[in-house]
Amino acid sequence: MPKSRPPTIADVARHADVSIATVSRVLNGTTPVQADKADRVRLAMEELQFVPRHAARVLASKRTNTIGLLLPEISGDFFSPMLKGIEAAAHEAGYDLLVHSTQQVEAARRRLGEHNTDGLLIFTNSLAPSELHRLHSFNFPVVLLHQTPPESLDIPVIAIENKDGAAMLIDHLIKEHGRRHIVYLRGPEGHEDSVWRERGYREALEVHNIGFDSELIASGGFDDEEAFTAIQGLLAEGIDFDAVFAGDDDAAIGAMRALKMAGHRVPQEISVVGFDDVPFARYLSPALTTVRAPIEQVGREAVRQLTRLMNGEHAETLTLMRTELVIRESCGCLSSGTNGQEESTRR
Amino acid sequence: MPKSRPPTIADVARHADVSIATVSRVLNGTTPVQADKADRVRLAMEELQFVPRHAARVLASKRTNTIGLLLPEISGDFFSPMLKGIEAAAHEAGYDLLVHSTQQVEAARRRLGEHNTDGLLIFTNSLAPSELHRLHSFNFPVVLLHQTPPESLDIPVIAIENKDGAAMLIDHLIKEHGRRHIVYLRGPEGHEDSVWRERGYREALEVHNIGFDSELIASGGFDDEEAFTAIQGLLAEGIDFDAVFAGDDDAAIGAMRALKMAGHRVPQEISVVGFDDVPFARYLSPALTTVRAPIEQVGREAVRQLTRLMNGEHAETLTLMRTELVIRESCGCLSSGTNGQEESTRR
DNA sequence: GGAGTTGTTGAAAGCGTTTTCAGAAAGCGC
DNA sequence: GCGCTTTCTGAAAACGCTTTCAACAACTCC
Repeated sequence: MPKSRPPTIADVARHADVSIATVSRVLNGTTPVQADKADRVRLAMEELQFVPRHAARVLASKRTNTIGLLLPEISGDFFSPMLKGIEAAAHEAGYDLLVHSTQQVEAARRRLGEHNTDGLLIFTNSLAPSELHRLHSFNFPVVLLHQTPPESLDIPVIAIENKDGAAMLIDHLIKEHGRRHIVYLRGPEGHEDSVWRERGYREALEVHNIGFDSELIASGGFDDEEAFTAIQGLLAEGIDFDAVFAGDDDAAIGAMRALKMAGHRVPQEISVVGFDDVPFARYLSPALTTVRAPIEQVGREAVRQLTRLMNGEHAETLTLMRTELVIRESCGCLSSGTNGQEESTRR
Repeated sequence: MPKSRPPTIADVARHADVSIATVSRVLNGTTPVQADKADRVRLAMEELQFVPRHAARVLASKRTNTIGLLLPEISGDFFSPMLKGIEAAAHEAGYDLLVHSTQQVEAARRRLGEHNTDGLLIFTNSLAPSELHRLHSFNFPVVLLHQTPPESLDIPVIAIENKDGAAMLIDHLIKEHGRRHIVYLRGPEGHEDSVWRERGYREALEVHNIGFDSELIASGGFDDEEAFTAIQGLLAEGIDFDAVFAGDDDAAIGAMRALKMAGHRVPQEISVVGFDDVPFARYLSPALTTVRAPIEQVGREAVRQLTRLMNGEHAETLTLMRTELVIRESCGCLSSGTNGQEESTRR
């Protein structure tokens, strides 16, 4: 009882009557140790309530066993499932997770960059390209989420199949509901997801021999309000359309509101579809037809690729996660009771 | 160019022609350093792209500058804003954030417990009481979120004003809408929030001299489906009621569905109110009247109390964050356009 | 002009692990 | 039995910082 300091590996060694090297070995399982000694060590650790100092291990071994997650901001329906996937996969792989919402890159770099982390997960553009270059220049493990690297640096990317998803949606509107004048509400300027969704939109039109009409493109900003305004604008201009692909679910809400307010019936007169399948999509009335992205899987996959990199293996340059059509009511498909049952098509 | 190893404090010292102690001092600002030397040091750090090894600092200083967050699972509308508050406050206070969703307590303890973290934030019951005792026994800084400590250990707690919020809601239903037979759907067994909400419910009834009727209490599990079933049950039994306090917003959705399916009009015949004000509450039809909890603030406050503890100061034993009534349509108040404008009463 | 002060500095002792290295013990083939 | 591996083990050297300690210089005050 005399000493009050928390036990160190040396205390354990003394207690078990072995060297500290041996204790370290049973702790890490790096080298076989005689069974009886190993047992003594384990017992001693138990009795002394020994908890190894992480910092000391890192310093000595030069491996931090930690991965850093850098994101622009914590919010929205995207964030929670993605973090869930990342957290789970990271811990399964034996890594701890350091989370940094990037405001001051400098601070983040100091703590999350090289030396202090074994690898970095970077969501959208939360890190300056120059930093990306720097890290890449000495092969620091980095994986990008929902963002392609600048200037074709070969940094692995995980993203979702925006193009396919959008094409499925548009295809459905055309084939099942005979829509031909479909509005597309773009997301924020420079948003990669938006660009790909638009590409899917165009390709689907082409497949069905429907000409692209720039009058049908407006800016929805992936945002409720902005989409609301955009649709009001289109209506005011007297543009003729029979469906709206809102870019994402938030914008779909705004679009629906604007249409209803103007006295148009959704989906009888005009179909509205979103993208993302956020939790409340099913609770809208009419329930929203949209595309579901496997966000949690994106997180897991990102960690998987990152661990590869950290192990010196080769990682996939681009991983596109499949998206899935979620058909509800807002496209014009029939509601199946108030329960909002849904049909979904894999692709 | 000869050496390829990343620069250490020694390299910086050599480069700036000072001792490593001096470099350390300008790095930490612990002791004044002559201006010209300090400049040389800063210049050297810049030129060498020096990034201090976190582990070495921790080992030498015995302060990890890291706080750990332990939670049962990452999900739901609760999580995202709370983490946002925690993350922001932690970094503002100069701490890093280690996130652990607790599956195996053992692993979590090893990495998050004493020595490896300066303090711990614990959400609901993600840590065994015995561990709590252990940590408390040597004064390890811990703050609990939405959970009161076992056996009156004096561990600081941050929670929201469930009772007041519920009482405001019930009061509103009675005073503004003349409801007198109000159902309460309990949350999961043993859920503290649920217990307090029920207490608020009862007190509000009492204030208005309405007797408590146990027939009006059912189990909603804070869950869509379970609430749906519960309301169907009440209807089947022929219980008479004119309002439902669903316990939380998820349950409110289920309750509304069940009522509509049975042909009851909400809110004309029966009012429905929730709790939490999750993002989609405003998009339901009718838009949900509920109570908003300042979740992000809870996170910030938790960090604030924890930093106090870590600085050896005294922390508030119990912090109850104010809740706020959010009146929309589902209680019977008039809709103000499709826009879902809302009125809110502070308390 | 001497005795305190005050301000700044470097040397060196840790901090608690992992890992290298060489040695001891044990097993093996003949 | 005698060399040779193979296993296991401990001593000791890192790992890269912070912090204590003593020293030095420059002031300040009588």
